[in-house]
Amino acid sequence: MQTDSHLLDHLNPKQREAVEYVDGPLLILAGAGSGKTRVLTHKIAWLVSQYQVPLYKILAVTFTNKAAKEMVERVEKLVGVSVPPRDQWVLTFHSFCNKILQRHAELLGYQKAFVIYDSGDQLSVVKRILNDMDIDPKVAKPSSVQYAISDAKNKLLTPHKMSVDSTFQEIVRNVYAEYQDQLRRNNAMDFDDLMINALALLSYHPDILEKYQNQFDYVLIDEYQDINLPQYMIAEKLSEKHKRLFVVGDGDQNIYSWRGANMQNILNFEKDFPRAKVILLEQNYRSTTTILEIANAVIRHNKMRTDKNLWTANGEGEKVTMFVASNEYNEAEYIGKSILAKIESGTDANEIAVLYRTNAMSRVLEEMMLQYNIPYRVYGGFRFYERKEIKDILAYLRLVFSDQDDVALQRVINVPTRKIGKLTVERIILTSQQTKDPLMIIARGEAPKNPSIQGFIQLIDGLRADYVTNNWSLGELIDQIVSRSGYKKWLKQEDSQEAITRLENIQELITSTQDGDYNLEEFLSMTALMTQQDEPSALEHTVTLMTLHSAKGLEYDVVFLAGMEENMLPHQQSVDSPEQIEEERRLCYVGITRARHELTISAASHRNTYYEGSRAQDMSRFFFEMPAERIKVEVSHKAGGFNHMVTVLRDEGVYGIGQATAPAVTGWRAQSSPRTIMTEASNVFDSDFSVGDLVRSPVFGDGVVVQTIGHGVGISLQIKFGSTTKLILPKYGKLEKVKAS
DNA sequence: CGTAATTGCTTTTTT
DNA sequence: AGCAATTACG
Repeated sequence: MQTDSHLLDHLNPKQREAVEYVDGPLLILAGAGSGKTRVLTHKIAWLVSQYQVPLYKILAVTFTNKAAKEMVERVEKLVGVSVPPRDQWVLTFHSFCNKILQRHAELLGYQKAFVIYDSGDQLSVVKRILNDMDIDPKVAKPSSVQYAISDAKNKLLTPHKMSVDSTFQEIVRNVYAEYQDQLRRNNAMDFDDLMINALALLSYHPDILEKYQNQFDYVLIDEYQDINLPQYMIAEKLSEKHKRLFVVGDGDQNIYSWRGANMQNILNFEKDFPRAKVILLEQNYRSTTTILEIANAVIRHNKMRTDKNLWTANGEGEKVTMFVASNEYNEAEYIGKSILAKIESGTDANEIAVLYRTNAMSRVLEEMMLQYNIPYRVYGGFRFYERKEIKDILAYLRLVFSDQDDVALQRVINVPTRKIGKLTVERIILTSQQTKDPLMIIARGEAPKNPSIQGFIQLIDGLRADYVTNNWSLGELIDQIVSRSGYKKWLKQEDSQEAITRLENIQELITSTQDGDYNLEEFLSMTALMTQQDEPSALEHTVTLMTLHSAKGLEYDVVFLAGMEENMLPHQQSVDSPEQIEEERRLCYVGITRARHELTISAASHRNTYYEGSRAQDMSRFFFEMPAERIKVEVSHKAGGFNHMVTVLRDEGVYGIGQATAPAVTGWRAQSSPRTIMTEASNVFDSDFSVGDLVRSPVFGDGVVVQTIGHGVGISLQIKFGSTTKLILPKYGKLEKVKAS
């Protein structure tokens, strides 16, 4: 404990304890912004310098490749040596599994060079199978089936072990079985397979397990709360022998349970790993007191959690702003203007983020960014590697790489069009189903009879041969693909802005092959395993737009949290159970805690949805969980009298509306929910009352309609009786129209 | 048999 | 708005 003690100088006592403890299982419960990455990097550096552990003996699993890369860099800086890639075992779970599977795939009956199917590929396989089984997509939605298969896999259930108590599940089971077969035949693994197969490798091959157990003296896992069953079992197996499993996580940030992440892992750590040490990091270095208080107040409403109380020595900071907008455009406008003002007063655009629940919400925000000339970029949504043209080119690469990739073949056999129509492809598929040979093989057989197919086969075979003999770089290969396949010509003659962008994207793909020293196989798995945060960033000084999920692990000086409404956050499809609500609350918590100095939340009283049109919104229940004295409410001047929520805010000077009950402790005053009123109202009122109508209520007598709230079947009425104005509830009885305006 | 234009349906979150 | 199914046309 001498030479490197300076390594620990910048750590607080708890962090220091977490770094120094190396004797057994360790759980670090790290609240948001409590210096978790710092602890992890220092821990690795500590092991290297204090115990002379070579880096290849430390396995560190992170959430994104970007985090892994950063961690390697920071460790290298702390330790002062650089580590060759093959000795680096700081990576994501998926990359780790991929790395070991690349070495041992044959043991599991795969060929050495397997390909990885991403969710898009997965979906096409599922669709294909449903189609072949003659199942109506309305009975079993492909995406639901895909989800159900993934769910089963994450529970380590094989098709015949699945419980089947509905026709849907029966379909899922059959599709699942066929799906696995097909992936096998294609020598392909999906994301779940990477986990399951890695686990199988360690479970059924004790010699391999031992090899890795001996290699990894220390196993570190970040974001432990988001680990699923296979991942948990992999971690357990690897550390079984030496028991030096160090995990870092925050139960309050578990936001992936829909993907199989099981919070029980973190709650049960001490049970699962006897003699485990638990260290709580509660000091936050990121946010202001105000922001933290709000975050704490919200998350306290969750029942399923280990209580902790984040605190900070940072100052009070500004109040959080709650902006009440009239609709999503008004909301975006406010955010846009605020961002402009921030940038003008010297804030770096890099330090500003706009967060939202669903990708669909980005569109309006983007429009506004363009309008205000704010440089921005959207994380996720259209992921770079999921763009059509990129996936097309990658499919060509996959075909050059392997004859067995059916999904890739189906994707590009007629892109650009080369007179190979649907029927021809169907015929090839049918033959392949009989012979169980890959499509490419069947196509080869058909080639002499069909010049179009012949052309396609020659294209692929020619590329493959020339790639080898000319020793092309990946960039050259892609360049050849684009020109020989006619893809370039096809886009060029289209002559649209979109086509130009696509060509640029392809160019960017070529550029991206230059930064790593990848061979074809590595490049393909790299692109498949890319996370959203890893994408190439073209521009500096840009505002970031992204979903709450993507925002995990990131932090910004200035954060906007849009769509603080019921049905958005919590999302309408996640309100069926208390567990779902709690997860949505954690999502809200993650959003709040991204902010260092300034946080602005916003809600729109009306929002457009594709299927319902403009819809009256309620303020999110999470808003009412925030302490009123920490929040400054601003109401849009555009929010006119049509908007019930805003009316009440103005006229009565209270903040809360939209919830029947708001916790008294937070200081909000509650009003009855306009949503409830409207739903009930629709049963009572005709929907064609309009402003100025004279109406008669059995309780209040005659009055004049002041405003209609909502529209269509969801209409409700505010009525002026003499000098008092009331919102008419159904329980007051049926209204009768006396005279139209 | 293949392609282009038109209509219809759908959207939570992601490795 | 973006993709699949359907229709019209060569």
